[in-house]
Amino acid sequence: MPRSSPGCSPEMFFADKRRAEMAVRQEGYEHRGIHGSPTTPIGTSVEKTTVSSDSSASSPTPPTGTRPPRPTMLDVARAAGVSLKTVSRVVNGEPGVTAETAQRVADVIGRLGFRRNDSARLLRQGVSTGSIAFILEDVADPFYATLARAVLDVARSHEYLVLAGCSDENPVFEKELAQAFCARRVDGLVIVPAPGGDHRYLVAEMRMGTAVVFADRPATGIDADTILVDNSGGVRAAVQHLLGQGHRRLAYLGDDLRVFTSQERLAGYREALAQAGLPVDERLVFTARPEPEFVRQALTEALAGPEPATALLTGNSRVTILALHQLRARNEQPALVGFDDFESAELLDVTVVAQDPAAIGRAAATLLFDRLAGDSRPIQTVRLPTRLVVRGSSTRRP
Amino acid sequence: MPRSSPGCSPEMFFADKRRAEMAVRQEGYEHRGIHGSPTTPIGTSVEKTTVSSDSSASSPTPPTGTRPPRPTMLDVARAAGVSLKTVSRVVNGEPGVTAETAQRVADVIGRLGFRRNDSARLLRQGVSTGSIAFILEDVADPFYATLARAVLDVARSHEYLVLAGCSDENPVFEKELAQAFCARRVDGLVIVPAPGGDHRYLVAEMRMGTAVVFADRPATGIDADTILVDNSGGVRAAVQHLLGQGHRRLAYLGDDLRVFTSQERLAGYREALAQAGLPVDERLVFTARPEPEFVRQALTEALAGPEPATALLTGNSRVTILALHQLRARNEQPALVGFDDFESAELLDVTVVAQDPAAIGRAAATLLFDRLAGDSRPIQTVRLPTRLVVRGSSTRRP
DNA sequence: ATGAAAGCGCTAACAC
DNA sequence: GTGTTAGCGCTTTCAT
Repeated sequence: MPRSSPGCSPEMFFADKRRAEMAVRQEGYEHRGIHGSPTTPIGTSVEKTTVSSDSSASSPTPPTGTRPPRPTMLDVARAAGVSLKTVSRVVNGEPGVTAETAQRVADVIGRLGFRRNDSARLLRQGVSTGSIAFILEDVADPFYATLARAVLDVARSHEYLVLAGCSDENPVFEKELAQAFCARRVDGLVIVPAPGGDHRYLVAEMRMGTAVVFADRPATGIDADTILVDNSGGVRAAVQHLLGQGHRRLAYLGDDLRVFTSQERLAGYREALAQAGLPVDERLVFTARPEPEFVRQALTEALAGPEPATALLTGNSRVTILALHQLRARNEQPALVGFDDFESAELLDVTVVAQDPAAIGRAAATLLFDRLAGDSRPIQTVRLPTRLVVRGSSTRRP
Repeated sequence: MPRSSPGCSPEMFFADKRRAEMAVRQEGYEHRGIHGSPTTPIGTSVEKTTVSSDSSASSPTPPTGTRPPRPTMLDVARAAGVSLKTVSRVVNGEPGVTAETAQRVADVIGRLGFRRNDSARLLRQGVSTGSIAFILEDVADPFYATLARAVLDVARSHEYLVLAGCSDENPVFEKELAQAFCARRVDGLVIVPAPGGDHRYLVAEMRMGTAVVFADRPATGIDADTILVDNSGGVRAAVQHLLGQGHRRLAYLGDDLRVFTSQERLAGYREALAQAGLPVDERLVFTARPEPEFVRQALTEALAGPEPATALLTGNSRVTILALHQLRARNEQPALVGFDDFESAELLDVTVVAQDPAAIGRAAATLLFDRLAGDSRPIQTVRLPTRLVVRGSSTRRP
């Protein structure tokens, strides 16, 4: 459990009114200045880092320093010569205030730069914090970035704010984040579970009204609303397509089987072959974390021997791209279908089983808000379809 | 330094006291069901959407419904037969509690599933909300996704939570988000400004202590800390590289000039040509929003006529990819350098001026936390370098 | 070692 | 129309 104290030094603010001269130079945290940050050019450096202090301009005040405390409604009330409640009425557009009183209050609000503290308001109201959170592996990953974007859009349409967190595939981080979010009393959570986790710790939160929807992978140890992709169906379609092109030796290069989606996709491969009455040659099945060396090795084995694979199925876009690199280096061109679309798949003319990450995020967030609105149907598990996008890489004859 | 751990034990019992039935059924929200959501397959549908209600499992309780209210410290105190303050001490690891009292309280905490409300705590403490926010165009864009990821990482190292928002290049959205975040009293804001905005509305917030750092583009109307990329330098390097390859007719295809970075990049193009003593042929300069039709038209003009361009400079990765598509369709191969790296640039063998979005996010967030820690240097403007990554697309002879 | 009371900034429920 | 009082869930101050 992370410490609770916020990241500012204890001596930052002396009590109440007085503001201390904060000659703060924290030693507690790593203090990476701009110059020390890893922003220096690597490789063919073209330019140099420049820091200019243009304090010549219109705002001579340093960014921090002596901060006037934020005015509260009470401050506004006093300055306007009215009661706190009158200010509250004006701020919230409630009736029961004369136009001129309202105007006077509004003036003071503008002059003081008052802005209502929503945290305090929501605490008082108690019903909702108007915020949800999502936790996923890595927002920098295009797939999750798109999923996240969809969650943000749905939240915006409900006028909710969104907290974000990356688990880095680490169930411990995931749990810490989820608990931190719950401590902030988010109304709901969209979680892409890290592999190997156990979500029973969420039962208490859920029972107390925190809505939780899992996305892309199912929860472990609890029953919860879940949005999944039809992984096996997607791979089955890919296999059938390749079989239809006349291929009979299909290699499968997938991600580590500890990942849920990876299991489903491999299962789809086996199912489709079985369905076609074909045996699975285990020498053509490769799964591991998608490192270059793994892909290199797998391709070497798959494309060698007396009965080499004529077609390749890659289990995610990372593997697909690594495979494309390898194939170019080897100057080989087996038929290829990749699971999961990627930015340049069209340009590279690669056939893919496209998922729709935005649809996952949208479905998850929508279900979440349905639950928050009182939807009490039984727990839902939604399977989203994939779409086979046929391009040149799979239509080469064996 | 309080060590918070309200310790949520997995074992959950009912809060045996009152289980208020607040059968909430708010009608206030729009109630879009899963089926109504736009998740139905488009195009070559391969599978169908499936919704299964597996209520057969261990948790027959519907997700929402009768929620026992969250226990407060007072609830814990009563159940443990101690005072509120004693619970507070236990929860925060403060001294002054007997081991056995502490144990008793801890037991009750576990039994009731108590979790401290951090929003309330932070409101009371008043110093910080332990949260920052970022606003950028679109988290789904790989560039911003990476930038966002870096912000999240820095925030995590300070044990801060992060709110996220997308402006969609709309200054009105940006302002609404910024104000909503300020109303929640975030400690700081990282903003990638939407073009055409005016940030003077932030002056009041900044004066009251909200730290703000702008990233990738400068603020308008105010002085503020800003992290920028050396756009013109990057393009200059690209131009020099192409000149070095013997090219003399370089076309420039850039984004809309209302975008700050677009102006800088075009300026770099002009500067580098001037520096080389070459005139700028305005018929080879094209800027507009990166739509396929714009790129098609621009290429038609650039590559036609008696003196066609032999080399192409694209102002961002969107344009680069569109141009690559067009060039393939036309079966033409002018030399090409793209500004901004993209996922498959290596695979496509495209020379790029690489930015480092993670460095931008890191620098912005680091500066933000420096400010929060009391750093009162004058306003900073940081220029991050780019890196010319030379690949095959630019080494073809004219 | 423990607890009572006040109050963070706001809204809800009543006064007047 | 306007103001007063209480209290959200917690921490702080000061008592005992």
